[in-house]
Amino acid sequence: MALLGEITRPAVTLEKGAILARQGAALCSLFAVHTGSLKQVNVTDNGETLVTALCLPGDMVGLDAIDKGVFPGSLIALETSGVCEIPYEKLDALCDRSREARWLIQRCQSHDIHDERLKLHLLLHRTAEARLACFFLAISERFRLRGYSSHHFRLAMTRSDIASYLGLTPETVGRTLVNYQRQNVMLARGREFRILDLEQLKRLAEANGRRHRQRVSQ
Amino acid sequence: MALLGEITRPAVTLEKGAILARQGAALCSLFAVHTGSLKQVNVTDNGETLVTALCLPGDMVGLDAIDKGVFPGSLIALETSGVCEIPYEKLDALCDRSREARWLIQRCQSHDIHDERLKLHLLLHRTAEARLACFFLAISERFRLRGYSSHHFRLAMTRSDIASYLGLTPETVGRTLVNYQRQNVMLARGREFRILDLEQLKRLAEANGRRHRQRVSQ
DNA sequence: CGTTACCTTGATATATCTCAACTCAAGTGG
DNA sequence: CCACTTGAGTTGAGATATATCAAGGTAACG
Repeated sequence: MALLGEITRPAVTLEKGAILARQGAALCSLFAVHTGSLKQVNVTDNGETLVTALCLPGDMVGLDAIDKGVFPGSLIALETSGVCEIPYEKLDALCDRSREARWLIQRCQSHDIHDERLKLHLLLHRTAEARLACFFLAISERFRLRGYSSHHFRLAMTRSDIASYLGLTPETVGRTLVNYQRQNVMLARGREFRILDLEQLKRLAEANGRRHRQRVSQ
Repeated sequence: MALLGEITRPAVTLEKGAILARQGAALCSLFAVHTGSLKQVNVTDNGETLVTALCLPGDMVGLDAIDKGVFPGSLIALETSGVCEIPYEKLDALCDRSREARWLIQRCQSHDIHDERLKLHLLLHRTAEARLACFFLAISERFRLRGYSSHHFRLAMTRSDIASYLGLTPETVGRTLVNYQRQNVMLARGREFRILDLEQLKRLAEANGRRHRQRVSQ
């Protein structure tokens, strides 16, 4: 960890909307988000634009670029953000010398694989109400782990970004949020969010409103 | 690669339904699928059962277990299958000695992160018809890369497994398949599948029937 | 030959997408 | 300082994909 600090360059500041890496650009460095937030945007072959990741402080960015040596999506700052650059060459050399560094990277990657898999498969089976609940619970937990408030936070994403990330439309996201407000579960004004009833939010996230039969063998 | 062969144990045969690793079991070995196929099944905290991965010949299995040192889902043979065991300790030691081995593992992991992310986010936005088309295209491509027929194959999964994997119901999977048949795109009898019109299948996979507005900023 | 698991088909209900109009806030330039 | 523009968010009404429930069919298997 200390070694990692040695090869990390001082934090860079990105203005809102700045592009940290363009889709298809060669991987030169990984990044660690220090402050602010980024989104990863993928443009598919047939021209769709998808938000595939949200990067918050503490996150390691670019692990998905190692395979092909090329960033699979564009990284765009959602607000003024600070990121640390970790030159990939140096990181690789470090992994040569230190098995701890290697383990750290491997575990980060392994974590991401599992996390994406489970979360997204869960979302596939969920209603809009439950998807959003899952989303905010995950965000809340990430903020908590980083020492920020877990029940009151600002998300720089637009409703459209959230919708794209969750596979919904902006309208549905909006409507679901006002439902939460009516039920006194969450407060959403603009991009400020406040969780009022965490337990109820958890219940909503797990309630697979429809889709509740257990048909999978074994 | 040759070194990897040295530490790999001879292939083991699994009977249909056999459990290669149980969810929560400690990670001792990774596996490489040689013949047959496995599914990964996750039981969530609230008792849902999800099929989160399909493992075909050539796939590396267990990369998602490295993080916590524990398998995040059960690995179940869908048919009589042959797998090679790769003791994790030895693999780790090998990574110490050979940067090529380390790169191989890192690239496998990186590939999985990106693949899951993109494919699942795509699915989130797709109708049942397109989800199944994506699914079969991906399978077909995987078989092709391994030297099997890309337009005619057997999938040992049940409709329920497929449904769970794609976030649909078995009924919808079935109905969609008969639609494909009516359109002469695919033939599905039992677990034998034949792709009749690859181009049309690609078109179906990309056609996001609904959900076709571009609302994401940037 | 009966049992079991899987698959199919049909009718109905509902979640959510789609389209369109409107509000609101922020920023711009005259 | 005020009209104008622009992008985001909201709300409503209607269309539709797909879940749900239920019943019948098929195929493997002991």
